[in-house]
Amino acid sequence: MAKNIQSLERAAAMLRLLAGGERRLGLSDIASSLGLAKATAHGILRTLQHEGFVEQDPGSGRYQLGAELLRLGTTYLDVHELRARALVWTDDLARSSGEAVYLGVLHQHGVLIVHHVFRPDDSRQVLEVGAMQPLHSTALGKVLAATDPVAHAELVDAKREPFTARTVTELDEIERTLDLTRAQGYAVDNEETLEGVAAVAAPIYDRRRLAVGAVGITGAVERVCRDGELRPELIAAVRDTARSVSRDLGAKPF
Amino acid sequence: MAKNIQSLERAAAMLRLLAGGERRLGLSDIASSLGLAKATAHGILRTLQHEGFVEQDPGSGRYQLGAELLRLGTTYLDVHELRARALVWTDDLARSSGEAVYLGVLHQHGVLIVHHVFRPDDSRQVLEVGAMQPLHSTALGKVLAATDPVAHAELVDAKREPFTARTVTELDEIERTLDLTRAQGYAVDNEETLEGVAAVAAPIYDRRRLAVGAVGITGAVERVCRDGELRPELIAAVRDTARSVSRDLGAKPF
DNA sequence: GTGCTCCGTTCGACAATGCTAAACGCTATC
DNA sequence: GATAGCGTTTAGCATTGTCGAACGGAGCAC
Repeated sequence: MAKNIQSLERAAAMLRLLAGGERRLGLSDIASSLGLAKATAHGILRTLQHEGFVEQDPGSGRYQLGAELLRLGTTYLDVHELRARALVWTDDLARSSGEAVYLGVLHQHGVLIVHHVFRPDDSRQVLEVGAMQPLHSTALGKVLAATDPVAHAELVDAKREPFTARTVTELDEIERTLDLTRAQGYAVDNEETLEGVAAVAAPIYDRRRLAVGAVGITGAVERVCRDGELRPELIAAVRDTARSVSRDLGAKPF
Repeated sequence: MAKNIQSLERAAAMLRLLAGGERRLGLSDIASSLGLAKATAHGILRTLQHEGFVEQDPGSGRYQLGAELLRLGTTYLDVHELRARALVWTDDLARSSGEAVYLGVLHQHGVLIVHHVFRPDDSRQVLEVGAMQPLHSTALGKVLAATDPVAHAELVDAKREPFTARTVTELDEIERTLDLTRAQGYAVDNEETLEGVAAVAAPIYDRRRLAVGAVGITGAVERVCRDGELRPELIAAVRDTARSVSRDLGAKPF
């Protein structure tokens, strides 16, 4: 396979570094973190700044992510076919289930949330579009890993963090869970990612029957579970929504 | 001044092209649009795809914006200091005014919305974070142009489109409006951008008294105007919010 | 079914660019 | 006042990015 362009790879690494923990980084920190000469790092930053991908704080001279990323990220959402097709169905699912709805796709080592409908009540909620979720513990992640070989490989290679006492991290047990997900057509997260929170998700297919994403709901276990299991009517609603979106994407019903 | 890195400039141009009208573009279209050889464009796209900034549709071979842009764009928002400081105040403003609240910063030739609080009612609303607004007709834009010389230069250089019959496009008249904005500390958009919609915005300053953004409210003229003018209590509320955010950013009150 | 056009992709030669050591001016610290 | 380390700039050079040519494949017209 042909090589990639080195300066583009370095620029991408720089943007990811700036997206890490620290809000702003100095040029020397960036250079040393990436093993580059200061002049090299400076040339890349100067170009990224000119294009709006990076901004420099005039006072301290440090660099941070730039506004052009927000603009392009928003455009990514605007033209995202799966999301566009799912918009109506996910509003309906939030209304009928009374819970928060999420739409996720595989991105790098996890699930990227591309749509989020707030739980239809008056509580204060935070929009999670753009957030990443793990593959091994979340309902969305298990669905993607069960239906998409690339996602499966990412899950296998990843470090599986035990977020709660109920998080499954053993690969054998996870594989059995994925087999069950394939058989029953949905996955469940019963306090594996957050204590007190449960979720259910189902896969969305395109016209070639390839999995392209997953839709799910999330809520407090007191509301979404009964006798320690996800409420069947919620599972049915999520699967109905997934089928509807799949049909809109051209997938033939079996 | 030193030159920027050509391949990074080309990559940025490619991403902006993909963010334009068409959802997906073919390699040959991209190459000819940017005046590049196909092999050159292909090398850049291959690298952008590897880094997640671009995705290729397996069926048609065409290219579109990638998910990494959403992730980085969201991180830009998460670490944006102005937005972080403004979050609480803008929620209060939406409640007290009963209207939608926007927070904008200068980006390229316009106003980039970095925060948007929905009007506190049950109507269906679309999140506009990431959207661009023009400088010449919007309240946010006029505030930025009145307080930030860079924004002012962008407004002067830009093509001033008449969105409604009330849009002011003559530079002399706009300069008088900006003088008024500086004098009174706020700007108004009375059906200049959208018919039936009015807005008011005020500037936000940092600790060096530099304008770093603007906050405003937008609503139907029937609600936000009285006798053809913006309601004074709404103007006062917006200006109070702008002062509060400015103080949080370290600006001393005069 | 055949021929044609144009697609995205690959390869290798080469010239232009990106890389970087060194030096600079500036600021903060001691 | 001296020092350290910051971001920035310059010039030389080696490596990389560019691109012409060719390829296999898909779609379309006849």
